[in-house]
Amino acid sequence: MNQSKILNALISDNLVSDPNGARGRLLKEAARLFRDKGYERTTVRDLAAAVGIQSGSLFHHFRTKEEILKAVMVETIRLNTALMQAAVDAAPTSQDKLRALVRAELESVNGQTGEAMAVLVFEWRSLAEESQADVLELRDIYEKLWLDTLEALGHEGRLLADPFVVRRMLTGALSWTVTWYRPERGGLTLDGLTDQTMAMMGFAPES
Amino acid sequence: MNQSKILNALISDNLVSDPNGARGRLLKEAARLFRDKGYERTTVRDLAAAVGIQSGSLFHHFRTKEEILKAVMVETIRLNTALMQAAVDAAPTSQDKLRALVRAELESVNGQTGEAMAVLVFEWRSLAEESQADVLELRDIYEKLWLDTLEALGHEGRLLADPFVVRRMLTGALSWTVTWYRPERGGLTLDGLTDQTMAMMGFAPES
DNA sequence: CAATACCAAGCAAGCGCTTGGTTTGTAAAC
DNA sequence: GTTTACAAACCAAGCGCTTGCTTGGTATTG
Repeated sequence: MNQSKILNALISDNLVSDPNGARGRLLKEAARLFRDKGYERTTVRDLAAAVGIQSGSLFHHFRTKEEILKAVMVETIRLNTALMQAAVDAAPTSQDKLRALVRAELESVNGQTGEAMAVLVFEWRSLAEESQADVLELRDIYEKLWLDTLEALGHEGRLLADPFVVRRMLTGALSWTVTWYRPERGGLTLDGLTDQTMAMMGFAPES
Repeated sequence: MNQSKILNALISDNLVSDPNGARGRLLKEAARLFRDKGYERTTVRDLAAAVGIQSGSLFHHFRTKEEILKAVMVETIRLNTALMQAAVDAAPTSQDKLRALVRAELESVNGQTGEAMAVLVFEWRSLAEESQADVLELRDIYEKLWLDTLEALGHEGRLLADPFVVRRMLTGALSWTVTWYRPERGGLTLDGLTDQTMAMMGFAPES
């Protein structure tokens, strides 16, 4: 199951908006604006202008500005959870699963959903507390994939530190790549960066 | 040279505000508020109320709200650069220096200057571009300490990945601890967390 | 002919910051 | 050792602007 198949499946289940539809286009622009200027500095007028409508018209699609932020986060997690699940399922060994997870997270942070992932990290506090709880629940599924894989490696004696700590460290390290990794100008590809990440934890390039 | 000696030296050189003075107290409260609610959501009325004055009175100490944010960042970097320098100087081997840097950064992120460090990470975009350049310049000194140490380890063949990449990964991983590390309720001490970080990179607990 | 998507206009509230004047701390002048 | 001088610190009030969101009405679509 490739990436666009997964995306299409989520779209037909109404779990993620079609990026070609009005709602999907707005969410994409919103993610970009929220990442570039921050949620608070982005006005509803900015959002409306980005998709070529009047600011008041936004409120036919979303009840509040915060609902837009929440939608960006929720749909991003849904998509990435599905992608990660597929990546894990396709990998045979624990080490391969870990590599697949690292690679998938780097891709989600630096690829198509990069803007939205950055929003997830940096605009967390702008989300109302009730919404935070909803999003956290979704995030748990996602995190379980990581912990299961890391614990398996731990039992095999292949992990150099505590699985829980390793996951937290990786979350920070991989998210932070969004602030410095520029594939277009450095020689480092996403695969190269994945290799570096694995090597740093003592995993040789080949399984 | 211990920590409070370093702090006092910086205060007499007017590089850092005395935390007992009016300016220092405001900066401390500002860091806390900026971390808890974000820069944009923190109003000048909030800031003033936190130190018990009227909002207008703030502008006798700072020309703009943004100047407060910048001051929080600048003073924090100055203090932490000095602390890191001392930590590196006191360590004999490259591995000890790395451990000292990890330990110092964890302390700056989770200790006294924790609020301000979180602001440095999460409120970066709220700083005007000219101010960003000034702060970046200060940050370079700080970063050079890390890169020198990591490159030395690289030449010794003790580092499992590229020094530059390792530093970026560590920046993310260590900063991120602020979102989850709670020494009061977990059994993990700062030293324990430092050990875990080093172990994860293949460095055994004792030199 | 209904439902959906949108526009034009604007409201109420909150924002950063200014203004003009008062209090407080300090130190020289008598 | 009281008086005078003056700057720094602060208050009370509010200005001008931007903000998220509402309202009432008009196209557009199936």
